[in-house]
Amino acid sequence: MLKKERQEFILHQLNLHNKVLCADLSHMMGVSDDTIRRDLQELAQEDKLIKVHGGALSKSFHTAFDRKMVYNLEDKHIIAQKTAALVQSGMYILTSGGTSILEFAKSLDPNLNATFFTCSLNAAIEFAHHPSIEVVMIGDKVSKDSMLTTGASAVQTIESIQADLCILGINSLDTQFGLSENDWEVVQIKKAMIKASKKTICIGISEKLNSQQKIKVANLDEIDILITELNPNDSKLLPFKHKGLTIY
Amino acid sequence: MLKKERQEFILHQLNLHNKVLCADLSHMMGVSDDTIRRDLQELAQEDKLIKVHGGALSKSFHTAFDRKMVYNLEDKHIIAQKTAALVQSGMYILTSGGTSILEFAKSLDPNLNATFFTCSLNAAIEFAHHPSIEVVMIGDKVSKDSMLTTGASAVQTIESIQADLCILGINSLDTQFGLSENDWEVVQIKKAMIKASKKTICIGISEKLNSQQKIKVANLDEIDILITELNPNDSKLLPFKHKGLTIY
DNA sequence: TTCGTATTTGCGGTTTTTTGCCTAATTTAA
DNA sequence: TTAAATTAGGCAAAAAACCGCAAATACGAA
Repeated sequence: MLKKERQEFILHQLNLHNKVLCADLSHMMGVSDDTIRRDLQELAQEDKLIKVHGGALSKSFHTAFDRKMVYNLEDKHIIAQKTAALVQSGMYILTSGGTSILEFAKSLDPNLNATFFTCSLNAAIEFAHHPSIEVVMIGDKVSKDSMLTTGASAVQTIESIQADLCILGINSLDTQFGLSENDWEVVQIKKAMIKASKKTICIGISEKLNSQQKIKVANLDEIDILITELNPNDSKLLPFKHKGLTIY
Repeated sequence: MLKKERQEFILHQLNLHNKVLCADLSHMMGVSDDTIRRDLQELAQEDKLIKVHGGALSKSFHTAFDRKMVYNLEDKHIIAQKTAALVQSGMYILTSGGTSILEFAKSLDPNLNATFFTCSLNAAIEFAHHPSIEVVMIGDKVSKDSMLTTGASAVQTIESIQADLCILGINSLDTQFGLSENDWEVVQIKKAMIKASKKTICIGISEKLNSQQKIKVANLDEIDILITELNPNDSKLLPFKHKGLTIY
């Protein structure tokens, strides 16, 4: 097998799997580790891949990830717009915290006339910047990790509300396990919010889909609408659509 | 799994959930805690994340809501220091909002162990940054001008507290008219706070002395301690000393 | 083809990197 | 305060990388 052939093969493998191991390649092609290492070194010099200890990584994979970080804001903006379109004047709305919710708060129509209830300090501040909506902060002990108020009093307050909408930021959403979180207190709050609302909307970037955390907040059938940055017909959303969720 | 892959994965998780735990990561990727810890350490050195005990935090999330405003910073710093010296562990403390209070929150001894109740969203966030104190947000409608929660429910909550201290930022303080404010709702809150506390401390820069606003919050005899940036013996403070206030 | 040269490859020995485990010290939570 | 969890630092084993060299191979020219 020629050197050129080998290198083509390596790049091909890299395209397929996004990563290759020295040991694997040498075994597959029946050459020594040193040869593979030298190949990888050359290809790295030609900027065709990223050499790492033990093998190499696809370049596109790495850069795509970096770009994604920048795009995340763009994604959240899309989500915020879609969500804002569902809110109508006169509504009473319960919301959690999180970056998606904050972005949503910034995207609301300045003429909107609604009442927002929230346990998130940051969200309350963001909503309060809006000229006409009314903001009610739900009080209780402040959880330092999440900057949310949590506790029995907060839950009780939420229970005394009859809201039209509940808008929750997704931490993890899974077709089987449903909506889940890692913080027990926060889970209690979110559960109460869902119960106190006629409709529940979950918003978040698609990467949070198909992941689980320790504690379940709600089954999928308790959630009415799912909003991500993806096109509603995207194949990744199909399993959720089949479970009865409305996708935007 | 390659080291680089692991680190990418960690950053990805961080991007998704804003926080990661060593234990979770090591479990997810099937490597030892030590390895994860070393990864986090490296990434922290590269400024990609914030390492904390037990895991790491997303950089963007944590730095997004940090500090910004500085007016009479020097003066407010002096006030904050004097005020912080009066707080002891175990105390229950009611506070209003305002820049002086925020500065005070930053000046608290990291080992202090007290419970703070507040109606101010910004103050609650600032207090929550402290490692050991407990923060209770008093909920109600958010007043947009002041970023305070106000209303009957908040007043009622305050009435159910027996606090050791009440620390109020001064808006206007006058030897004759006492402590005054312009916002009816805020006044109700502050009145309730004073009533619910054994001692009341007013803090603010001396410029706010000898001025009046529309609505009275409290007479001078309801206030125990006055803290400004001035030396306690400053002549400007004499009239207040004569009225029976303790000056710091 | 055959030869000479340049390149490529494999190998042994050494160095570096990575990882897991151990213990002691620190931090956290109750 | 105590008990549990987390971390730091040292150590050792395994894997990978590096280095130099000699053998093998490719390639062009005679």
